[in-house]
Formats: sequence, C-alpha cells, structure tokens
Amino acid sequence: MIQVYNTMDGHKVEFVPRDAGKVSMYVCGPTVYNYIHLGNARPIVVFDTIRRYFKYAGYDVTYVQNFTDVDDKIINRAQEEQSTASAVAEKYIAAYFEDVRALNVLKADVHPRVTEHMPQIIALVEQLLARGAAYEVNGDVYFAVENFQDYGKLSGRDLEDMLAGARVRVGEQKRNPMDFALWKAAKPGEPSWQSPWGEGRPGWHIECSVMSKEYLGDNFDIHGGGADLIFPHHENEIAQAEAASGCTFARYWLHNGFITVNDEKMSKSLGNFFLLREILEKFPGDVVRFYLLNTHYRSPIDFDDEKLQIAAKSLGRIRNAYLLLQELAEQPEASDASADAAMRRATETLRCCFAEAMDDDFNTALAIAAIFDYTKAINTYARQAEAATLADGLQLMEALDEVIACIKPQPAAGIGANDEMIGRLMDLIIEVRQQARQKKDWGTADYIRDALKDCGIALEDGADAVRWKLI
RNA sequence: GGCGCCAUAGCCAAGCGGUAAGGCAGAGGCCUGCAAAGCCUUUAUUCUCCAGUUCGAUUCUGGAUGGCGCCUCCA
Repeated sequence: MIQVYNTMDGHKVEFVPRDAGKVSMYVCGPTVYNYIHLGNARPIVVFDTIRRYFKYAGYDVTYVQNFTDVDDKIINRAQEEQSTASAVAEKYIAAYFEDVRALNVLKADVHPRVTEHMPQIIALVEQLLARGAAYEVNGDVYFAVENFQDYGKLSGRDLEDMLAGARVRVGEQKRNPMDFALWKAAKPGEPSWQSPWGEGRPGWHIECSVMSKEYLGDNFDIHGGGADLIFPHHENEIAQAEAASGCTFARYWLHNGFITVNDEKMSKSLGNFFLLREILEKFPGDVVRFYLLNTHYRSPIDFDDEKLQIAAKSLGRIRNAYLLLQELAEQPEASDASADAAMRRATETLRCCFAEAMDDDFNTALAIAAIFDYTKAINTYARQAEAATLADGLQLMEALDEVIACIKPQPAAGIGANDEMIGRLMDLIIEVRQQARQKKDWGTADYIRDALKDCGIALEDGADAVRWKLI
C-alpha cells in the first residue's frame, strides 16, 4: 500500500488510483522565460522519481508536465532580448530539456503548451461564464471567488481572513479583490488570440485546469508542484475546474519543499538563486540528483557546494559497490555457503526496505539508507557469493536505479565509442606498471598512478587485481 | 494580522508511543610497498526548553523560545 501526504487532507492517506493499476499525474512545469535554477529542479527530480517509483511498483503511469509559454515575464524578456515571445519560449524550452537531461529526468508523456490549447481554454472560460462562476468586464474575464463555496480548501484559508490582511492591489474592475483573471484583454503589441471577449490571452491558472483535463480527464490522480504553488495557483485551478465540472479536480495534491540558501528560500526576487547549468559545470547531474533525493521531498534543503561534495562522495561509495557487484556478477570469484546466504538475505532485505520506504510517502532518504546498507553487504560478501545470487543482486540494483536514477555511471562524454580501445590501452599501462612493481620500482609505479590520476583515471591495487575507473 | 511548517550527534539526515537508521567528518585497528578502495571498533543515557497524558514520549497534548514559508510573480 502506497501512502501519500495529501496537502488537501494535511496528512498521509492511502493512495487509491482512479483507475486500478493506472496513475495519472500532472506536474506544473516552468514558465519559460529563463534558464531553470536549482529550486526549479527540485520538483522536476522529485516528481520524476515518484513517477518512476509508480512504474517500479507496477502501475501504468501517464505523466503530464506543461510549459507556460505565454506570460508577462516572457513578453518582457522578449523585449529585453529584442526577440518575440514565441522565440523566447522556444529557446528556454530547448534549454530546459538540455538541463534536465543531465539529471536523468525522463520526458513526460505529454509536454503541453498553453499556446496550443487556446480553443479549450476559451471553451472553459465560456462554460464558467455560462454557469455564473465568472464575469466579463471590458474584455477581461474574472473568476468570482465568492460564488465558489470551497474556495480556500487546499490552502486552508477562508476568504475573510485573506481579505483582512491581503496585500491586494485594488483591481478597479474586480468585484472582489480576490477574484482572479481567466482571460486578459490584450494590450498593444502583446501576443493575443481572438475570443468572444475580443483579442486577449489567458490568465495564469486556467491553463493547468484545461491541459490536465485534456490529457488526464476529470478527477485525475496526482497533481504536483512546489509548495509555493498551493496558493494561489493550485487553489485557483481547483476553483476553475470544479466550478465548471462539478466534480473533484485532482484526487491527491503533492507539494515539495523549498531549496534554501542560508536558510532563506531560493528565489528570483531575492536574487539568491543558482542556475542549474552553473551547478552542472561543477558537479555531474547524477550527483545533483542524489543530493536532492537524500532529503525527503517535503523538507527544505539548504544548498551550498559543500553539500554537493558530500553527496558526490556518498554516491561514490554506492557506485563503487555497484561496480564491484557488476564485475563479480560477470566473473564470480569464489563460493562460500554462508557468505552466499548472507548476500542473498541482504538482497531480499534491500528489496523489502526500499519498497517500504518508498511506499511511505516516497521516503527517498530512507530508501537510499537501505542501499547504503546493501553496499556494505556487497563489499563484505559478494566475493564469496554464487553467480545466481550475484545476478539477482545486480538485477535488483539496476531496477532500483530505474527509480532513483543516479547510481549507474553516466557514460563519460567522448569515451563511449572507444570503450574497447581504452580498455586495451589501460590493460597495457597496468601491465607495464605491474612489471615495475615486481621490480620494486616504486618510483615508476607511483609516477604512472599519479599521471593517470591527472588524466582523471584512478588506479586501485587490489589483492587480486588492479582496477581502474574514471573519476 | 491570518494560515502553516520545522527544531534529532561536529555537519547532513531518517525515525513520530516501546527505549536513537544511514551518510560525511573525527579517533583507533586490519589490509597495502605506499596509496586508494574496503572491513572492524568507536563517536547522542539522548532527540530546543517547560508542563501534561501514559506503565512508558524524540514520538501525543498545551505552552515557551528560536528558525522558515504562504497570504504578490515564484518550484
């Protein structure tokens, strides 16, 4: 049984999908007016991992993540870059895929864009008008929050409280200060679309209500995003969708915590953000992914370089064990009944603990701890385990890495094609060095090892064999 | 002002009613030509503080203190 923390309930609940065996997920994607920063990367990695775990658990997953490609910020950016809104959007969508690929994030089944769903958006606005849930003023259309009884149910606030302390700019046209735009009349020079209310463009929230329904239907399973989207974005999505359909919009609302810098939220307005691509210049993507998954998705994570260095080192420990397991699975060394049994037990323990941890609201930190326990078992017992046991273990590790997606080393750029050649050269170098070692010519042996290290290759003189790996 | 979250070893971080996982760093040992990797031992009588409930609380309740977030675009 999978339990998820549902923001709507404020506690963990059993996850029961709308359709048995299937999971429908919608995750709010970026507004594409800039490169993404680390804070933006967290939900992408977190929900990618959740999606992957559902697959691991045997569900058939449909995963949708949108791009907001029409928005004030994009329009402003287009002016700054002396470009057009759609060119800006294209540019940053391409950059998004580049950045996120480094983090081993799978593509969504659908990446819908706002600009490609205008007819559906207009239809929903018309429906809301027809139902009296919205009203039109001079080409703008607003959602009337007072007419929606459940307004505030996700964020746990009521209209009166919000109005009391609201820093709401006085919207001359709005009947209630909390009303929000479904459709905005076009200003000169802005991208716009023809509608029953004249030229204009959609408000921010309407797109997600429309596109989730388009690809997942009403009452889909999981809606995810950063905790800062709870209000007003998700609250407003619910209001629009439910006022129109009359049924529950999303069944479970999952929200990730923030990345902080010196305990303050990383955000554009504070200027304390780090672009993902800057970080990726210093650390590999799998290390960044591992760092993000080492903390439960709802807790805050404080960012600094040292934490990534620690993550790199920790991940290295897991990876070493994985590589050893892989090597032994191909070529078992010896067999000892009790070691083999211990190894077998460790594999089953990992299988259980991993699932148990992930079933409990995707506790990746605990799941990773189980993998650390397993690395110890590999290092201790794998050399005396039988081929079948090792194959089982390796198969499990690979299956788990389909979920956390950071253990298997990324093929180093440029090496892949010449794997065999490099392997032969390394055999040669190691052979020469071994000859030096036999003659106790430590100077030459150490020189070769140091020189290789400078090339990014580490040598380890094991009792049985010399191993090399890229660092 | 309203709503909410968090406080666990030097650092990071799980656990959330039954007597403190895991990682990093540190100390000692084994292995090694030296390294590296790895293994073993060790590092919180205690979970911010004060009350309460309980046979028993880090875990539940109330309060205090400290930190953070949302209420405006934000992942």
